[in-house]
Amino acid sequence: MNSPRKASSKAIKQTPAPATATVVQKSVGSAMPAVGKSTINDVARLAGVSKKTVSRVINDSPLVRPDTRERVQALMQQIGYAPDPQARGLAFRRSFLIGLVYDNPTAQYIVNMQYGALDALRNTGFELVVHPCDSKSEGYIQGIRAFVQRQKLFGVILIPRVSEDQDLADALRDMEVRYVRIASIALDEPSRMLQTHDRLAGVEVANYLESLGHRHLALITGPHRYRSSIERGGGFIDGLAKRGIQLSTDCVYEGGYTFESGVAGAERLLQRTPRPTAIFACNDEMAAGVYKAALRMGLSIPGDLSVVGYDDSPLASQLWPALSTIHLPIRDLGRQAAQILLAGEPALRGPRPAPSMAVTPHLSVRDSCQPPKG
Amino acid sequence: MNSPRKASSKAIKQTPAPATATVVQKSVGSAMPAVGKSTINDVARLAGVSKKTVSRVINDSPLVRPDTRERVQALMQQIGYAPDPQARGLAFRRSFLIGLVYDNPTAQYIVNMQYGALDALRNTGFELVVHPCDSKSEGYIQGIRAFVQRQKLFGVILIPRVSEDQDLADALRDMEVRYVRIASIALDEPSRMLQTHDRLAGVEVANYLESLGHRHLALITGPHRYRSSIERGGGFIDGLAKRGIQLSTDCVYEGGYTFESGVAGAERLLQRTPRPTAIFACNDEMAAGVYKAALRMGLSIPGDLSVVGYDDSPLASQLWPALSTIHLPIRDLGRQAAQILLAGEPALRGPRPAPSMAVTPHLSVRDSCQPPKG
DNA sequence: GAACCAATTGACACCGGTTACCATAACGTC
DNA sequence: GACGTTATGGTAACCGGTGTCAATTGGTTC
Repeated sequence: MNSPRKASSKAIKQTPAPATATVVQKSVGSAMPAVGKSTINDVARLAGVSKKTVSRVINDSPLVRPDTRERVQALMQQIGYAPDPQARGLAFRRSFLIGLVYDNPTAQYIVNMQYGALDALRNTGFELVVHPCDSKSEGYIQGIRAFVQRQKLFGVILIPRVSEDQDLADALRDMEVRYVRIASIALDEPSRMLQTHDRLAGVEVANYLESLGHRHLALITGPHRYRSSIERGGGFIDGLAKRGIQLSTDCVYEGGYTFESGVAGAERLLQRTPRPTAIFACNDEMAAGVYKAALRMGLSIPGDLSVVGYDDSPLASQLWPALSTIHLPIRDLGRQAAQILLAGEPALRGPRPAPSMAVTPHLSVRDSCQPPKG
Repeated sequence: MNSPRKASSKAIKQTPAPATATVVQKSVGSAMPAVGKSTINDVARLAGVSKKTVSRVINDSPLVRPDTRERVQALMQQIGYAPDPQARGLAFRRSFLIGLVYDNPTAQYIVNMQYGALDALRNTGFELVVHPCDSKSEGYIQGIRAFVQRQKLFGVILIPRVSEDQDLADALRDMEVRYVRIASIALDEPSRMLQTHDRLAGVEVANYLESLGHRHLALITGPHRYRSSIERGGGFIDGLAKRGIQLSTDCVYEGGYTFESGVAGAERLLQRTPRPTAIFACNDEMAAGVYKAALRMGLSIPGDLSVVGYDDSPLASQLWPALSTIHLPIRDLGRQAAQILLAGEPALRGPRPAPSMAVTPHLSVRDSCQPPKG
């Protein structure tokens, strides 16, 4: 009884529209709705309501009668209307763009992060804008600032290593833009952090190798200025210590997260007496370097030397023997980061995602480890 | 004599502004100009000209007297004004976003393409929005269409394999959005294409291996539905033929661009008599598979078997021995793609890039090949 | 010195949404 | 039936730019 009354009376009030509006004609004869051509005015006219009401429907305002809402929604669906993000953004004084800011982790890492973030952004009307930067260059923060302010970004995802820069985080907070930092430890309020728990992974590697029977171990870390390196290596050392094995400092080599530094580190470490029977390299690239050094020295893997890496890069399963390594569900991480940013956003176009669960790394066991000989 | 006259008379005409505008105050006492807060109205008021004139300056219109232009530009610089891309986009009925559409090449490829495109976009006011898609899913084109139309994209970069889809290209052309397709051969008008010349690279591999003395060769291709695979493999076969070597069909294995298919292919091919002394795998992953199969069979590389890959992925230099492979300057490719899209855009903020040069693949010789024994 | 022309410049409406504020209708209560 | 609430919709102004077109300006011509 309600809807027809309203609808008809209003329709008469409206400016007399031709029987078929331009927009509708476009979709005639096509299975696909004509997308991107109609405006909120068309919707209002065709639905026999005001712009304002359509706007309320778009933004999920409670001040719309359910049947009105449904009618408008159905119409929007039918003519393939989607609000213009630019116009909306202009009025809202912000955009529907999320920035992904990073400086230099591996390609695999970046791409998976992107996939994950996009998983969460799909059908929300938000888009992902990539923004690599060089955190070593003077004034890079100013560049990010300009980016954020010009685009009026809705939010920013920071991934290592820039995520560790407190100055950058402070700058973002000053600008009152939401951000999420992905890092190995808590550097910020929980609502702005996503932890990768690298320390736990380091401990897991220690436990695994110790339980295989290894007693002479060695460690190749990343650069000490990387938080991740400290956590991974630190966890490994702590884990061994908990099991009664003290790793002496000359069993630790500071690498650079590069293949070459892995080679160099292994060459040094494998000359020690007694020779280590297992090496934990803090990323896969360095582990590949260990392979190279070991093979050149005539050592077989895992016969003479067990190796564990970190990252589970494609490389890990393509080495021979396949490398046991720490796997981190990066895509999940990206998804969660985006979800955190979107949390509390009222009118998402898709279904609201379930609250996220913690993401933790775990050891992916392959063929590069076995109990030591003898 | 001119400028002051104009300035003063106009200034009087304008709405009486307070001596210091809000915007200017913001930048006082800070080395950095306050960015993102001022509007075209502020600039107009402070410069004593109309909005429209400022707009003309922004857009490099020739209808502005040089001294007026300079005065306005200086002011914009001083107060750190940058036009709002959303407002501009709304008025222009298009955005300043470039879409990067891809479906599934390797992470390295995607990331380098992004870096390249961003190189060209830096300081132009344009941003890069990533949009992976699944070209195997029904109606994926509709998804890209919605993306393009909703965001009113300025242009789109298509990279393999979606770049090979003519239906998608047609759809984009229908929507009148600029695009550039990156593919191994010319699939479109030159102004919309960027070729990777995979065939030439295949020929180069053939020449190289033949010149080392190999006569018993084998080929592991990618899936035949990939244009790149056809070109790489075809070039190899043609190149050998030109040098008098006919590659019989059972020396060709159709792989899937995956590590496992490389293993399987090598296992098959290495059982032939006479055993091939060299294998060209159409990407590095498969080449890594060849390594695994060969090593398992007790063959040494390059002593018993020479291997060439394609892509120059990080993997290539991290295998042992390091893999000789085809290197393609993907970052350059990305840069050029973006430059092509931006070509003819009147008011870029940065300097106009030099016209681009052709990008060609070349063989990067490492340690995985040597003349055959005996 | 008036007329005229080209070069500049500005007033105003508009892009497609939003908010602020007000008017109206529907509903239940007394 | 008057009245206060609550729900709903309408109007106008605005977000920060652009297009259109008329008005102003300066220099030139006669």
